[in-house]
Amino acid sequence: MDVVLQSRSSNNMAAEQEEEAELRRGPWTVDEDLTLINYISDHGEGRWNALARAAGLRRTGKSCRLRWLNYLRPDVKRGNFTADEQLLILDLHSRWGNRWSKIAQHLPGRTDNEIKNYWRTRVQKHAKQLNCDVGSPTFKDAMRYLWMPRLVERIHAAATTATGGEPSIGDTSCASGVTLMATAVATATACPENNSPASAVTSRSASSGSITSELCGDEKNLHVHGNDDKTTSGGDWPMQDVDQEFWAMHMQIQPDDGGLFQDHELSGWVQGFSDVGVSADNLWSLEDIWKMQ
DNA sequence: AACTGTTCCAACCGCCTCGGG
DNA sequence: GCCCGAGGCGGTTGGAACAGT
Repeated sequence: MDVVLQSRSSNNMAAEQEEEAELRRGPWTVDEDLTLINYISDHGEGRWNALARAAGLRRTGKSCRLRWLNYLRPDVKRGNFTADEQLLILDLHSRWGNRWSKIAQHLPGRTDNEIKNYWRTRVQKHAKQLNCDVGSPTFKDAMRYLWMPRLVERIHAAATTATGGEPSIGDTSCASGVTLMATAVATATACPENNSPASAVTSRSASSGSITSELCGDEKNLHVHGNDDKTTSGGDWPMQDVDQEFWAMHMQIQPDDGGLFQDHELSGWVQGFSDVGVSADNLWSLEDIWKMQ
């Protein structure tokens, strides 16, 4: 009996090892991609292990799922993150932390993997250069008071240029970017600990997708739908541009220059700010964002 | 042109949760 | 209640592409 069991066990192990050895790893080939796409278009997705076998792919189910979700899905959006998306990521990350899939749900066409990579390569790079942790109050302040407002500013400028007029809240021509961004910044600034009640509501017209965001609420209160209209959001902003703006702003800010950021305590991050002694509670409202514009 | 360092991202890994038996 | 497989998630890594010297 023991011999039989042992024999079966070793047979199973051998089969597993054989199967393991047959499994492919590493980059996907065009043929594999086509096989997966064709199979899913015929049979649908799900049951990934069975799918991988049935499709004749020598890949694990996990690998197939990942390839499909992160790369082959028809609605996957590629290329640089728009300023809209960047600020939304900053905002949502400030609420939820490294909940990438949750954040990705609010960025149509973007995958959790892509957002995660963005965060690690771009955002964490800034933190490293500042010699602080991304989770530190210093870096959060830098995001809230410098990076995010700057994104709003740039989006607004692009929208204004595109439409030749002063935007207003609810104005479809600029609402997708500016309103959302104002929302995001207002969220980050008005609710620094992410637990304050909602104080502002914004909306975006259906023509450019719709956003209804009740600030500082839980995820049930924030909905992002529809397309991502780059023409109304100011178009693609290569991250490098934003980085340059970020650092340009960083270098410009002085505590006594009468600038936009003078009333905020940045806890030692911007040279001289520690001397200002202003209260961190003195935060922006949505109205202030618009005054800023 | 050759080499080195850096950046970026696709893919993998391990862990966790959930549902069915 | 327990076990097991599938799916999902966040963290990490390998290597191609690019930039700088």
